[in-house]
Amino acid sequence: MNNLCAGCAVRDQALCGSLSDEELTALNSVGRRRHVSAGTTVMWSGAENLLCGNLLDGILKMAAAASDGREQIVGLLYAADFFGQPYADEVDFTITALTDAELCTFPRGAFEHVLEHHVRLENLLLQRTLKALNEARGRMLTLARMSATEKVTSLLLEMAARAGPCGCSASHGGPVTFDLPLTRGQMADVLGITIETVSRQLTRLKGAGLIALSGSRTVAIADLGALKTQISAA
Amino acid sequence: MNNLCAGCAVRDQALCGSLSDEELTALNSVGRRRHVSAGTTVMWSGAENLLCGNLLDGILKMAAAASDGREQIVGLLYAADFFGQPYADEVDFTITALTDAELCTFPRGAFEHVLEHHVRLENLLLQRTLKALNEARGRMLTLARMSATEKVTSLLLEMAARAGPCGCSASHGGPVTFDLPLTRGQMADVLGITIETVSRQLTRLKGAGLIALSGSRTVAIADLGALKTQISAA
DNA sequence: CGTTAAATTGAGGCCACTCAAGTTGTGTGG
DNA sequence: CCACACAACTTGAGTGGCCTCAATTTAACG
Repeated sequence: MNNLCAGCAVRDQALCGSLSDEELTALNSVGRRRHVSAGTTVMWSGAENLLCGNLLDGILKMAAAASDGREQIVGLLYAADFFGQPYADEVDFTITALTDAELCTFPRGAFEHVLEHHVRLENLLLQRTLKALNEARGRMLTLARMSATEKVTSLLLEMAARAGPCGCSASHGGPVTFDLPLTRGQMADVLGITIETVSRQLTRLKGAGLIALSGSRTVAIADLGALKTQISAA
Repeated sequence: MNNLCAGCAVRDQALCGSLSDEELTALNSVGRRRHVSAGTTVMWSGAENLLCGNLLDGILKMAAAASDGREQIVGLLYAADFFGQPYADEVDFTITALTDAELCTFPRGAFEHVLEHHVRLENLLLQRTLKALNEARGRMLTLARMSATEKVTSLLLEMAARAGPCGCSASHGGPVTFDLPLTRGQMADVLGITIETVSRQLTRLKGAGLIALSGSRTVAIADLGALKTQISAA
C-alpha cells in the first residue's frame, strides 16, 4: 500500500481498485492528485493528448463542439470513472468540470506503459471501455429518435437511478426525491435540445402530476412506473 | 500457420492479423467460418450473448430499436471489423447483414479466454474499442445538432473516403465517383432522419451542382472542398 | 437587499415529419 | 424481349414539434 492510494475515496470502485499492491505501486509512481474548480477545462479538444486518469470526486462533462459553437455533451463522468483516451495522439473531446472536482492523473505515455505490463489493469479498462461504448450507442437512439418528452423523462430516470444508489425505493417503483446534478442548460446539452424545451417538458411533467419541483433543482418522482410510461408509449 | 487463416482475405487488417503463429492457433481452434445472406440477422438484441467474431466480407449494421419499432443504426461494420461484445451476458444491439457477408465467429466465452491469455490480442482489441467509442461519440454531435443537409453531406463524405481507399483524388479535393453501399432507408436510419428527407437533401445537393446522381446508387462528387462547406457553414 | 445567473413563459416561424401519389429501377417469368 | 410485380426512390402538400427571439420571474449568493 502507499500514501496516495491509501486514502483514496474511490479505492474500491475505480479501475485501480482491483489491482495488486505491486500493480498499484507501478501506477502510483506516475500518478498525481489534482483539484479543479467548477468550470475549469481539464483537456481541450484538438490539443496534444498528454493526460488520462481517474475522477475521484465531482462531475465532469465530455463535449464535442462544431466549428460554429454548437455543442453536444457526449458523456458525463462521475466519481471513480476513468477519463482520457489512451493510444490517441490528439484529444477528441473537451473535458470540463461541472462541479469542483478531484482528479488522479497519469501522463498518457506512462499509463500506457503500465497498461501493457499489467494484464489485469488492461482487462479491466477493456471491460469499462466496452461498457462505455454500449452506453454511447444506446444514447444514439435517444438523441436521434426520441421526442423531447421522452428525452427529458429518460434523463430524469437515469439521474434518479444514480442519485439513489441504495436501491431502496427505486426497485419497487415508489417515490424518489433527489437533486438534479445538472442545470437546465447542461441537461439540454446532454439531450440535444434547447434550454427552453427542457424547461417546458419539466413543466409539462409537473402539470401531469408525474413529478414535483421544489426550487429548481429538487425533483420528486411520485411513481417511477408512471413516469416510465412516458417513454415510447406507442 | 493454419488452414482457416491462411486463406483469410482480411488477414493483415483484422484483429488477428498482428498475432503470432502460436496466438493464431489458439484463436483458430475455436473459430468457425459462416456465410450469411443479405437481410439475415446475426445477433438479436436481448438474446443470450453467445458469439463474437470478425467480419471477413460484406457490410453489417448494428441497430438499437425502441419498443414501438423506431430504429437507429448505431454502427456499420466493414470487412476486417470486429463485432460482438465480450464480457456482456446479453446482446444489446441487433446485428444484421446489409449485403451477403462472410463471418469468422468465436464462442464468446472461448474468445474471452483467449483474450485473457494473449496480451497482444487484448491490447489490440482495447485500441479498437477506444477508437470505436470515439467514433460513436463523434456521431452524437451529428445526430443531435446537425441539420439534415449537414447529416447527408457528412455521410456522403465519409462514404467517399471509404469507397476510394486509394486516396488518389480524395487528397487534392478532385472529383470522386462511387456507389452508395446503402439504400436511402439505411442512410436515413444511420442519420436519424426519414427516407424522404434523405432523398430531398440529395436532390438539393444535386440541384446546387455539388453532386451528380446517375441511377440511384452512383454518386459523383465534383468538388470535395465545396461539399465540405455545406457542413456548419455558420 | 441588491445583483446576477438561471429558469420560466409566451409568440411566432421554420425545418423535418407525415401522409399520399407517382416515378424509376430491378428482377422474374412468360 | 416484353410484361409484370415489387421494391426503391422521388416529389408534393400540409402539419406539428422544436427552435428562435424576447420578456419576466425566480433562485442563488455576497
